[in-house]
Amino acid sequence: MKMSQLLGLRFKETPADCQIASQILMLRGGYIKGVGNGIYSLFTPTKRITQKIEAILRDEMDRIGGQEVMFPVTLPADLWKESGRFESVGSELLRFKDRSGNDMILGMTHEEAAVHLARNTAQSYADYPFMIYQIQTKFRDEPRARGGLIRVREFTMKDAYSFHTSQEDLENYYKECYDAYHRIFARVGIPEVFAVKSDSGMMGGKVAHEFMLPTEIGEDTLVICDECDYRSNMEVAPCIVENEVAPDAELEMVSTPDTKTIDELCELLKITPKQTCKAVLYRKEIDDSLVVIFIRGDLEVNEIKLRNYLKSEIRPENADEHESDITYGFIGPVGFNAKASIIFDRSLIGTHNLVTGANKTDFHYIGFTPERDIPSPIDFIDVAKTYDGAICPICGKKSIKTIRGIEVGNIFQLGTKYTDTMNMRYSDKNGEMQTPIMGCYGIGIGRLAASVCEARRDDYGPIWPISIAPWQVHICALRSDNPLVAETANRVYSELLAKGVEVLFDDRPVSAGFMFSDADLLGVPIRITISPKTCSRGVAEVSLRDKSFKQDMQLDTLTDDIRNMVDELLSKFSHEAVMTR
RNA sequence: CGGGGUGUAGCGCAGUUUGGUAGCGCGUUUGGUUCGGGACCAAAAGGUCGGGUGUUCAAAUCACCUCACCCCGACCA
Repeated sequence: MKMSQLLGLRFKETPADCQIASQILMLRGGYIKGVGNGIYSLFTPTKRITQKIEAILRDEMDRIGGQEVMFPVTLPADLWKESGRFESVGSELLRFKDRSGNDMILGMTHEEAAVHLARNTAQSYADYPFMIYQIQTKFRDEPRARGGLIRVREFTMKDAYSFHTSQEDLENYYKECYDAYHRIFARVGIPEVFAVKSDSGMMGGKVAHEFMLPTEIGEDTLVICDECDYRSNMEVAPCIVENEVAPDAELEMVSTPDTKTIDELCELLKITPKQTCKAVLYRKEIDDSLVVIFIRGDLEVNEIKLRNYLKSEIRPENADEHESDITYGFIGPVGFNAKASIIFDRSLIGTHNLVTGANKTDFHYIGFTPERDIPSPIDFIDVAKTYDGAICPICGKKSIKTIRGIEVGNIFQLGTKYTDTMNMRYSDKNGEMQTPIMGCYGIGIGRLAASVCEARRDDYGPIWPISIAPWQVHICALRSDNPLVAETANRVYSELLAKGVEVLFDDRPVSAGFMFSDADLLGVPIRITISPKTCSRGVAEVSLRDKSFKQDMQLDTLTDDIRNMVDELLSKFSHEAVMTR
């Protein structure tokens, strides 16, 4: 490809309204162009990057026995009505009617389509297990797209669906896929991606993992242990606290006028939030009933854990629908008798001598010891958000850290949620009808490309790993009006092409600075600079975009040397290379 | 859906407070001089000021309505 023909504007001004480095660089480098909110066109460099990512995905999926298929983007709503998701999924699912007035949807994930394809096809236990996957467009009507390709409404995704005849078989395959995912991320150049346990959300099922690239701009909060391998999404991480041993004291009501918040209470009584027990109020969406959570005063409620425990969507108690029998600002577990479900968080286990509301305006109790002062045995539930310094649920040390990450892939053990509701059955060895068990496995390709850019860049542009770089070699011909430079550069270009190297050749008559800046923005790993100076010495300057190498190389052996260099760099990203890590 | 912000040339922005000829930088085109980190000189092209309604002798500027985009939150595979 000659640069003079490459469509795309590269510029040095940071576009307005951009916060994230990968978004800025991909706009400045002529990679993407916004078409609408969360909808982008891709220029050639991006298309070449995503094609390479897709090739790696196909390779790894095929190696674990996957077979590539293709589902439609547009699906009749009937399929989603079968699974129940036409109703249960919110407005992220784009619904519309066709000319006959039939309900249609744009696929945002393809469990239903996968079951549709496989049911009545795999009818015998002998047909199992199998995995089908596709690489295709998804549309999700995000409430809020952001960050360039990081979070969009329309995107290309690799989604895979496996079908099994036993939970054990699913778990074994799930592990194979888990390992394949690690290889995929290593091969696209971000081996630091790690898996965390996650909430399964609308997908259903029990076990789920997300693959996370740690980065400040990530949308997810991750919980990791400094001392062991424990890693989890904040959404599902248990919160285990160590309570200081405090001497028991008599339960006593004290006057605390106008102290409705924990901060005011601590100020008045000269205590810390840890020494209090606060009440947090939610409403269940199912029946609009009130839920009161008693939790140690310094902690917050993890709404996802609460939602999963209550098996209902929840919303924070709205200030304007207060119940008359609740003393807002002074709620406490002792003598609380309003109509509500009561939950004690695990953070209160073994606590002594706390301050808590007295259910009487302007009064609190001091000396509250839950297990002594609550008459009936307490069933402690884990609904708190964990925090830096909490106790690791695996190794038991106070070594929990929270960091941010981008979710670059996810895997779910779905169970029979879809096969059951959509009536997919097979005959087992005894001729009995059984319901297959499913797993599903997704990777968003545009997001992955943007994530690599986020993780592999400098101030001047992306530094694409050669495994996914849009081109392998970038020739900068300085002073291409010089006949010797033009002749040399053209010869190197065509020789490299003949040797199967992917080359971008900057043949434009522009200044050196301009050319180098564009090259930095395109992030091609190997750069060959040819100028009157180098030609006169019979060499070309060869450098790596990551600045780890820079050397003059003889022109007469240049193209062979470059071919070898490309092969050597590529080999580090092969399946075999990452298997041995 | 809630809060905030922005819409003016391809891109980045000024002009709006106080209504009065549509501006700047970059980019683009042409000519010339330069030439290893976004060169210089000269000339030129390029605008329904997001859209609509209204106020006014006069609207980018004021009022009302509307649309789009961005940021924070809620939500989210």
